[in-house]
Amino acid sequence: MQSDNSIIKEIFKNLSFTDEEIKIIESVFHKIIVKKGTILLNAGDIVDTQYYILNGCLRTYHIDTHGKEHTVQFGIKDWWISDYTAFFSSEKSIMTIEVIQDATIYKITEQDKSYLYNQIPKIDRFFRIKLERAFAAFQKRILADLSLSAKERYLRFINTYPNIEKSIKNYHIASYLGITTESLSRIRKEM
Amino acid sequence: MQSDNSIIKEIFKNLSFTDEEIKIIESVFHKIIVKKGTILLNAGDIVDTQYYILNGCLRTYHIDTHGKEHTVQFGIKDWWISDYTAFFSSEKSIMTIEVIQDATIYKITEQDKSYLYNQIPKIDRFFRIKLERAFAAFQKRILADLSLSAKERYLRFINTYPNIEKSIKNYHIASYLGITTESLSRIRKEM
DNA sequence: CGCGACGTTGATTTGCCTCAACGATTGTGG
DNA sequence: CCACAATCGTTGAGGCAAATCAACGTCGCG
Repeated sequence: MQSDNSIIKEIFKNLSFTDEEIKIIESVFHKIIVKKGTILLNAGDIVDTQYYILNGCLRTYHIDTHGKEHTVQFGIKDWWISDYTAFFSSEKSIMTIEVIQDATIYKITEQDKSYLYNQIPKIDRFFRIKLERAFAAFQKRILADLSLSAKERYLRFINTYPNIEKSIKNYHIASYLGITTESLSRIRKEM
Repeated sequence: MQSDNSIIKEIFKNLSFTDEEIKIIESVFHKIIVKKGTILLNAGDIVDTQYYILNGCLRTYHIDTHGKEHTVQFGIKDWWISDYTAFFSSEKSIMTIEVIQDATIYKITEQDKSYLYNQIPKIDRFFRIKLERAFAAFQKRILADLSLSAKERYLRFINTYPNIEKSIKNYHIASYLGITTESLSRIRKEM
């Protein structure tokens, strides 16, 4: 257990806490290092954990009725990842969360998160603001999916995730863009 | 100005407030009735207001570089509507918010909302939870756009918005589904 | 080195779009 | 309240972007 306040510096930048609050925070977040290929959440599992990404890369994907993978989200530095869809319908996940580049993450259970909200009300605000940003990002994504061609979506992707583009698999990008690997290959060729 | 606490009962169900807090809330929300066809926010405008829908129906759409409309969201009873994308990039809206069925709404400016957050911290939690739901809805929408055919997306739409389907225009639905009115017409025919 | 995973290329198919024309419905002024 | 126009929805013919299916390079790792 780290007692160097690193979690405070890493996750809750710009916020200040009492010693008592820091103790609470350190007791509910757990820092773990995960290897490429690790599955943090499997479709069908109970969703009871959220993840904060310090470094590395995760992806959240869904397998549809035809067996095809669809990447809903890449998780990079400073993003929170979970399957929110599960919270308000069933409790079972329809998503899989996979580590695609070795990562350092903080995990917290839903139960501990509720506890945290109740003990330190300012955490509500912190997550409200995080959610506003994530919401905006998704609103943009929907717009892009509706209005752009495959090639335009790829260009937008490169812009949105400039650093991960080289280090992740072709078919991860394709499944994020909603196209096949073959199509992505052809798009790249003509550039 | 209503002094019957109706806003508390309507928006902030399940929460309790002091008389002082109620006064603050009533001072920042404004209830208005808007007619079908009204534009609440125009693309290019400064985004400084959010809307809560008591009844009626709004839609948020974007016009792309080819002049085509894309409906990002329908706003129905108990939803909050705004252009979040604008908050974190430019302050100018890229969306238009249009009333498509006579509606009763509450409006609040961003400035007043900040004031409200500071005066009544539990409001942070209220909106955090609202955002979690909205986020989950968008996560599902992205999945649907990625994995379903036009016909399947239409069926999902009917399920998601069972009541508004009859009262809104064909081309609104088509622009939400990401297809043309002609395609939607053909999909309906074969059902 | 050799095998499996990943990426590319080609031929063909298909779902949806485009363009065009024609019904149906709605709203409005006389 | 009807007539007519404008808006909205439907239908058909043809085209295109991306999918599918199949085969073949290429890269990285045990």
